[in-house]
Amino acid sequence: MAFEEDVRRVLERLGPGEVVTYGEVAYEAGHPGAARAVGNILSSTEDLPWWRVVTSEGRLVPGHEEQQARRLLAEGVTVLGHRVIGPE
DNA sequence: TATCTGACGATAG
DNA sequence: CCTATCGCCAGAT
Repeated sequence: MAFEEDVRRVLERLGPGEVVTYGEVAYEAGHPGAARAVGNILSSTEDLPWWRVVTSEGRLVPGHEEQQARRLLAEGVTVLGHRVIGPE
């Protein structure tokens, strides 16, 4: 399964505090438009920094807001109302 | 090959 | 801000 390998490669190069969207991961992994499939991978793997991935609007992962917020805050990311505040 | 599913994304109301 | 739709992708059935 090359897809998962590509996604894993992209996520492994992220550092603490770096947040990306599902769409960006898909694109950078060489699978533009496969944002949804990225979510499937993150939901079925245990060893990936899933908390550094948010929706296109900066919303935290549905159903994991609390845990994700804790992890992100611990890395210095600003989280407000289950939403990540980026440079833009 | 046909369908269904889901931690998505954009748009409309 | 929320729900409803529709389009999209990779996997599982």
